Amino acid sequence: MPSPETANLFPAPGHNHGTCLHAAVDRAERAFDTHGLKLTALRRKVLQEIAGSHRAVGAYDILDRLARKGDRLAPISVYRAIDALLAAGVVHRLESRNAFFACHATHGRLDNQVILACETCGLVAEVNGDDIFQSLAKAAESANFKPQRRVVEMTGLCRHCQASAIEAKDVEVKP
Amino acid sequence: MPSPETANLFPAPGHNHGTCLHAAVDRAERAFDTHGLKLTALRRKVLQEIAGSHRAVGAYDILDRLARKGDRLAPISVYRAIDALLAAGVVHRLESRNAFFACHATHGRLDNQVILACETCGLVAEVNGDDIFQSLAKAAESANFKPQRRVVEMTGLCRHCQASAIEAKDVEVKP
DNA sequence: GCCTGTAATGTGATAATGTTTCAGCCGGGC
DNA sequence: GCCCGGCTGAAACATTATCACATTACAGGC
Repeated sequence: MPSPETANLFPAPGHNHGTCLHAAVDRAERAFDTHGLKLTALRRKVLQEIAGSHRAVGAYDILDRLARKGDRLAPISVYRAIDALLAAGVVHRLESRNAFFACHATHGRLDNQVILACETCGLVAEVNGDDIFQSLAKAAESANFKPQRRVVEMTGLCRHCQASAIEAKDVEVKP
Repeated sequence: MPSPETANLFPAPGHNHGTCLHAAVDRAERAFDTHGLKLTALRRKVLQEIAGSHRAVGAYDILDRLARKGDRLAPISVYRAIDALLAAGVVHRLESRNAFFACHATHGRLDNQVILACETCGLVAEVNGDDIFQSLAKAAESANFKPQRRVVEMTGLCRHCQASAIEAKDVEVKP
């Protein structure tokens, strides 16, 4: 049984996402404020595309989706909006996929979070990794290294896709 | 004073790299053998470009360097060679930079190594992070996540560049 | 209201990175 | 010989990211 902390990780496919999206935009309002940044219309639109799911989306996905809604932007505009969202801490970058995902938690910083990304369904989750980041700090110190950015990511299978994979395998072995 | 383990991290600019390079190719011979792969001429050339420094180099850097030596390859050829080198564990991928670096240690696997990359000089080093990877395993388990690939990287300043940065700052404050 | 400075956005081009596809080569086993 | 499988070549394509410069939006002082 999942603990309360992990209960919301990898939400089931059918979950009502409207709440998450609204909450994400809400948090963004405050985050931009406290960072002395402005959540402009463009940035808000880009955020909504990213926060529209618990998946990591590429910059050109965002571009396409907005284009379909009538907003034909240049790549650079999307990248600039993403930069602002990253700076405010409301979205994070998934380095192993060159993609971006909304931070559906409240931390807003990436120096104590481990990222889990499902290779099958694309869902992304964050879990606290204070101990890991402490170890990283120690490792850096002993190498006389001054860390600036930390990347801690795992890709693999979320609980839903593990189940599906087993089913699929069952099917596979019966030709 | 650096411990014996960290003594060779971030080698000084002038260090004699011939030894490292030779050792890397040597290890590759064996690694390819034990993995049932062949260290072909092409793969060897690509390895030599990557292992030619302690820096992470991009695929297109390799392409350019080989072109300057008369070897005009298609991108795909380089990527295929890199794939083989990755599979043999003699080079690793730096996700946060989309670049590749030679493994100058003997482990040949990336599931217990933390990567440190200097943002100024580009040097890359690996340190053991058994405790971190154990924590990751626990975190995955509690999220019911089945990990496949792990990425643990830090970017920042190596000891040489920290020193240079301080010097540069000293100069800066005296206009 | 108007000027002005800064941040944000638009435009067009281009760079950097990675993949697909299809074909040819080459060495080892039969 | 001849087939098979791994390796390589070549061109096009797909994706991701940035540069240089022009323009617009907006807040604050006057």
